[in-house]
Amino acid sequence: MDSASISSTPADLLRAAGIKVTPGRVRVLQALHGARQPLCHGEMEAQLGADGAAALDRVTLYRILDSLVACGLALKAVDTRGVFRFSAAGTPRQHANHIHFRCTDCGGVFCLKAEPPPPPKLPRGFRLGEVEFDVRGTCAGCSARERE
Amino acid sequence: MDSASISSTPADLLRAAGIKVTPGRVRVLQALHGARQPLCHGEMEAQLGADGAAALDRVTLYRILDSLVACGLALKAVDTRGVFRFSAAGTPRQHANHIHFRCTDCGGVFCLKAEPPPPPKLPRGFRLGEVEFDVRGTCAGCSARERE
DNA sequence: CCACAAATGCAACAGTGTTGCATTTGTGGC
DNA sequence: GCCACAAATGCAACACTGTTGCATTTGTGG
Repeated sequence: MDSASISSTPADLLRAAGIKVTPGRVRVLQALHGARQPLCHGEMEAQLGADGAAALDRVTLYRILDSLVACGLALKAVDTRGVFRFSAAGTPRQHANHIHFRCTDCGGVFCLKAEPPPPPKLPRGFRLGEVEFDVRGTCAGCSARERE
Repeated sequence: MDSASISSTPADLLRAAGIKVTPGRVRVLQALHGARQPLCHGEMEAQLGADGAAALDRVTLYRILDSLVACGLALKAVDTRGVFRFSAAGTPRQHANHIHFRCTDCGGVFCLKAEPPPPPKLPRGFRLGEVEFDVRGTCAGCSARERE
């Protein structure tokens, strides 16, 4: 084993997934792993622009995210405002089965510590993918701001 | 009681909600009540164009839907492709607390007959809005089509 | 029937996401 | 280390969904 045995740097993950290791992909993957909640394009562009290096092209960012989703390294979801949000999939099961709180005000997603209920029975022909117990409301920050 | 006691025609609902009764709103409300699942703008335009009368302006449709949501006669949600879908809210509680199945393939929404679990405890400051138990996967139609 | 506010239609715009194509860059083979 | 090729990138332009401004029409209460 070499020094990469500190298990899965972004570059390792990309190599393991069988796609080229490029600076853009490494940066995006780092950003996703560093984020505590799914990021949309805007947030990601801002974050990548702020880290010193030259900002990625908007289209390139879309394509990088698509390639990460295609090879299973990222997950794509939609927030309450209809905007795509991406999260790292490198830590399997972390988001697979648990409860999310979606703020209808700011669109943010928060993870709640609680066991999700078992999935219900489905009609014939329906195939189960993921189960998400979605709780909507106003998050602490927006609640406070509203109260002003 | 008068002849309107056949309970809530679209016009009655609009009057009761305190907004003007216009042909467009009546048609949209009828379409919403007739739909078996939430409709997006495209579907609604198609449906309204097909019913003989002149098609509504795209912007007018948006505004009508917004006004219906504002006065509580319709509900707005986002599908898996990030598109807004609207449903009639005239039958309260019908959608308030039950389980939805979202097809990740065609974006359709199906209602399952099952009791949703009780909402979990929220962190301090968070205010509960709605609870939705969201099950994702592939619907019967798309499953069959994939199997070809 | 009148007047006024609300609703509509049209045009133009904004944000998010996509496509085409020429150029650059990572990777495997020599 | 160098080359060639496919893959990735950057740029420009486009498509779709949703929004805003403003002049005109229409529903509603008097």
